[in-house]
Amino acid sequence: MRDPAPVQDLLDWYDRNARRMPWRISPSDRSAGIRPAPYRIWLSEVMLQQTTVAAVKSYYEAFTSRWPTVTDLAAAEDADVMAAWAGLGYYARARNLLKCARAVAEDHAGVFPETREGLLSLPGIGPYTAAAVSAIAFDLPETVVDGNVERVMARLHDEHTPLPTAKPILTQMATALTPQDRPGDYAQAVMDLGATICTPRKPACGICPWRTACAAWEAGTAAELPKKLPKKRKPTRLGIAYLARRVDGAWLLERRPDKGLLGGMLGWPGSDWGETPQEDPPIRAEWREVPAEARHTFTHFHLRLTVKTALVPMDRAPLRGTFVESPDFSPTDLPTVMRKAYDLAKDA
DNA sequence: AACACGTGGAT
DNA sequence: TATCCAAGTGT
Repeated sequence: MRDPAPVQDLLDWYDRNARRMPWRISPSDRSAGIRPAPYRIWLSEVMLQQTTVAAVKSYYEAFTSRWPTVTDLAAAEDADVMAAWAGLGYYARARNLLKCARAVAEDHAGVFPETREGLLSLPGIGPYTAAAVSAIAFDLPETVVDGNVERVMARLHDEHTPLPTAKPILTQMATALTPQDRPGDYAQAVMDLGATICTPRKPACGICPWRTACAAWEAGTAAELPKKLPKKRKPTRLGIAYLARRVDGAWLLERRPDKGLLGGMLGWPGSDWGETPQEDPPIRAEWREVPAEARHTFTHFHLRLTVKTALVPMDRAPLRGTFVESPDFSPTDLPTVMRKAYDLAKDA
């Protein structure tokens, strides 16, 4: 039997190599026993779900500047939060972020529950985020299992069972390693290891603090783990977006329903997205087709969006949507696919 | 259990 | 250009 992975070696490595991030407190504060605010850890962890650190940074700064506490966020307007989240993707996160903030404000006196179970009961907090907040904000010995941890465990144990089947096995391996001492630093250390050394491609095994404990290193299989089941290929859907500009410069926009794709976000009125989209203009006008399509790829399909524009008089009422006056409209409030359509229309 | 749910960067 | 991938959750 191989020696267990040397947890202390990883913590030592982390003390020397911890990445600086806006939501992390300074090493000196940390060694003084100061903990980060649960609100900030929760916010950062929700933003980091399936999202890169680089993409999150500016959004995190904007949110914490504008809404410094969970109570502030709970009091925000839905539209303001959705606009601030625009471009970050997975918009259910923003809807659940608000639900969660309001639940904490109203049901918990503005204080986050300090147990994994309590956190798990809140909207948008699943097994990963509950463990991450417990460990990082409260220094509780909970086990975080994200994509990094899965990869590190698969390699450490040379586990060839493909994901997602392997998930319970990898979770068990991770749980067995979680220390009682400094569990918060340990959680971040494993994830940093996965993000910087035990990377998906070309892992830097030569400088890995766990190399000598790693079964995949010994077997020469690190780069091919974890195994994953093959993905289905994405179909292509077609659609039409209608960008109506009133003569005073106002744009015709529509709030999308809360459920489903881009739920709760602002967008251009349009057809359904499918095999053969039907014409469905939101206002009577002379529509002109922009001579290029907006192409966008979602998680599970490609979209080719035909963009149509029209100039309409002041007294014409729309069938759907609401005119937003020019000073109140910012394309940065739109999800990316809608901003692409705008970019094509504005100089057409 | 399997699928829906965004985006941008790297290769 | 195509594919993969990133600190997952809800249904």
